[in-house]
Amino acid sequence: MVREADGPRGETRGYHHGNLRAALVEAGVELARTGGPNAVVLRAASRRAGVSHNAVYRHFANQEDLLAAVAQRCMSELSLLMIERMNLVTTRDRARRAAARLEAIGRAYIDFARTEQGWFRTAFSSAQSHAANGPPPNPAHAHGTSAEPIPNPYDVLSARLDELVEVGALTPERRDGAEYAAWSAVHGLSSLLLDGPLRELPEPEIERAISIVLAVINRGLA
Amino acid sequence: MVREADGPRGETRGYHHGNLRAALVEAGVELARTGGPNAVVLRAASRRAGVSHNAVYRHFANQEDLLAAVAQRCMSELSLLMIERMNLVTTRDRARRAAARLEAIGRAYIDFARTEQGWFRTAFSSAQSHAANGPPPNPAHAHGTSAEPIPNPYDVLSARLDELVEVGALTPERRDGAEYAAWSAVHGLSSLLLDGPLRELPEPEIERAISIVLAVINRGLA
DNA sequence: AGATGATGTTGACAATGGCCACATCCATTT
DNA sequence: AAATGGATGTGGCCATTGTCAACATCATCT
Repeated sequence: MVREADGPRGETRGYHHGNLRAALVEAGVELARTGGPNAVVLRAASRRAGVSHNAVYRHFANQEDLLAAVAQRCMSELSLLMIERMNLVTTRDRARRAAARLEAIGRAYIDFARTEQGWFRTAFSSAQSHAANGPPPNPAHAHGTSAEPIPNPYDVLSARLDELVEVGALTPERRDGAEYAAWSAVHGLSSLLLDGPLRELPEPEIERAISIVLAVINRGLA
Repeated sequence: MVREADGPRGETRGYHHGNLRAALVEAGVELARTGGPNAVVLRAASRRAGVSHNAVYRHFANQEDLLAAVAQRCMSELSLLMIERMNLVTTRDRARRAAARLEAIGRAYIDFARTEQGWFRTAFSSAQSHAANGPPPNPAHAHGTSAEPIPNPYDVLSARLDELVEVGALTPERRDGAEYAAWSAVHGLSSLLLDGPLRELPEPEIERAISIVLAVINRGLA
């Protein structure tokens, strides 16, 4: 009956999809974009992929497993924006450039959180969605998807801090563990702006908050 | 009026519960404690309250509304721990005491996040759990539960910063917006430790991270 | 006492995650 | 070339959940 249907492209497909896993993740990413992690629904994803709901189980152990794959994609999306923004910095002076790049990725992080709320929440939703009585994760499908070389936000930040040291703007002692502080501040502000009590802050005040946080971190590291 | 009813204890109750709203929130808080926001399930809460599932709708517009009430309680719980820890500080010197108190509430915040993960996640789960196509919130039941005077974490932090200024450890200029930085750092670290890539950090490294973050913030403010 | 509104209950429905058995297809062996 | 077996997709089924509508019970105010 299903003689020909189509994938995302027009390719005819019969009984087999040909690229279901990727298609499901893609569908999940779309769902996550507007609805966050809770919108990554097994059946909705399979519907979008034009496939029966049970087909999902051929590629993922369960809904959580699919969500994890989607989350990873969201995290990559964040990294990509950070790198993109970082590369826009054109400052010539080495020291200034290092500082500007750090600020760029920080702002990119927060921008991402604000403009892609669904993705941001999904990226950090790992085990958050579990009741207390669920069975342990089924390791049956241990698909070791060969990871593509997309850096994660931590690595991006780390490289910037290293650059600061090279340039002499950060002492090696202070460098140690600096990721924790920088990342925490930026991530925390993002979270508070989305789901915390800073949710209803007016736009100009938000800008002020961002600048303050970045400034304090900058001063705290230097 | 309320003849006698209620109580998780065995007091007789007839058709009416007598204190359902509070009982439901209490049940929700218990569910949230081990399972986080997604475990705050309407039917489970009503079951715990010993009541039919639809009784919930006499006190809350919908599941989201119940969750919001539970979240508020979780937030209060956080404030209470902060205050409790703050009051343990016995330092005599005014300046040192102000600093110690600030650190105390910071550590309390992180401790709370780590020991009460479910509550912490629930406290910051406001609108996180919504798909894109849901109907707007029904304002039918606008129970204005007269708020008890439980301060929220923001106020607690704010008071500490004010104290720092009084003591001369923080200049008025730096005081402005300092909440953003302090809160963001502490909240961010908490989040990253729970659901972020710092999830699997070994205990000693966690302690180090906490100390570093607090130190950087301290230095950044001063 | 009787009406009335607040509070709980029962029944129903659609959507979801998950399992089972079955269908279809591809590649490898024979 | 034919058969066979593993991988992939389908359909039916069930328990759980959120929500709605209709009905039941009760406390209180005339």
